[in-house]
Amino acid sequence: MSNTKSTRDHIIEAADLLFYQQGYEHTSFADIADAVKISRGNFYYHFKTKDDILDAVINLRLTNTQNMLERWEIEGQSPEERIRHFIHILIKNQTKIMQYGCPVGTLSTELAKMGHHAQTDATRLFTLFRTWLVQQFISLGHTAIADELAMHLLARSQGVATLANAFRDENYIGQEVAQMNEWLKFYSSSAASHPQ
Amino acid sequence: MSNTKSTRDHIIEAADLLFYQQGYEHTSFADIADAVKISRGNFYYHFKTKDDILDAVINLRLTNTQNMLERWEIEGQSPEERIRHFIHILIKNQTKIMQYGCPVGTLSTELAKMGHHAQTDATRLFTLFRTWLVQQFISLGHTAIADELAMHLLARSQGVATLANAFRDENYIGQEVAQMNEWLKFYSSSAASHPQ
DNA sequence: ACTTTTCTAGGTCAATCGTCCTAATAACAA
DNA sequence: TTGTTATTAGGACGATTGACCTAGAAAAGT
Repeated sequence: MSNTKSTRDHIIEAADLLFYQQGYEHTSFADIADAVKISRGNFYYHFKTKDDILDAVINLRLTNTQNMLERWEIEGQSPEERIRHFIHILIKNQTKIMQYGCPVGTLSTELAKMGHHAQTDATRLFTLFRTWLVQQFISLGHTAIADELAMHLLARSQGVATLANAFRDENYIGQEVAQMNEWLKFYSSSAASHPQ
Repeated sequence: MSNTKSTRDHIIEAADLLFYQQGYEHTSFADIADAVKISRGNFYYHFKTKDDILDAVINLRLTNTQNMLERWEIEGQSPEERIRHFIHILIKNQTKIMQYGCPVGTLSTELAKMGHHAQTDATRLFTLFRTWLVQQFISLGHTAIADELAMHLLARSQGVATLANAFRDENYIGQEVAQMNEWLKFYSSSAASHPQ
């Protein structure tokens, strides 16, 4: 509760970054301890098991994502502009995405493949974006198909991230983002029941 | 070269399945040896390093994919029908995708995150689909944007697989496939230069 | 000052990892 | 047959893993 960042927070942040860059399983206690420059024993004082760190990292990401969505809610003048904020993460994080993929998707996929119980929690990150997008599409008047549109946009972002990571093409993300913006414009300037 | 399946082939097939279900790193020599019911020593006789098995698995997938694409080329009466074959892998492998995601995408992502040199080879699986799809779209008369369309379809499939794996929603894949078929129909029955 | 709690360092543990070796067996060639 | 190669089994290796323990330092409370 202190205002100065605690060792625990340092650990979570380092784990967050390493889990993203290297994957959860590929990251060891020693890796995180080295990054924070503390001993492994100290580490164990703060987190008894590796699952505990994972939970903490997921919770951190959930809060950060929640805050980001609230910021977009304030900054965006219209639903279209807010959704454009979402689309533009691909541009903003282009370099990282080409190196490591999407933080949400890659973690969810890895945990699912491991049969890890925390996969359910990781999916809540997707749900955060999903429900937020649904709200935006409802605001645009597409109440009946709001969830379909939200899932569609989520899927496209995921796919773009995966392919950008695989092919590492500098121009690809921009190209797809332009298409997504066109797609968004279509649903912003029209009534419901249009083809997707 | 013998017609009866060799131990080596059994190993590659078991590794192929386990890498898909559990991931490359999460799968150990012992796991594969248990699956084939041979000793680890025997295993090492056929593959000196874990990278060697990975290479063999990727090569197997490359050949299988190549064969599948050639089959589609013969079976499909029109380019549209051929592309529909591609889209319908999502339906055909629905159960597996919801459990383990897309074999191509998840392997590529994992290897990229590990910094594994075989990631380049894994991407060739994507390239196989990509160039095949490009050809189909060229046949449909969309020469100028054929690659964009191919990448777009690849990305959507990837995204759908990722979200289906995360949310495990029974109806979701079908819903997205229907939209993709609509999208395809649009590009099958029209000239070039249409919005995507 | 003294006690108690919080935090840190570093060593140890069993288990598992990829790798490697040797010996026994099977298949085959002469 | 006998000799040679191909294949298999199973153990052993050093390294690394997640987990655990203990002792001492630092901080906080009295």
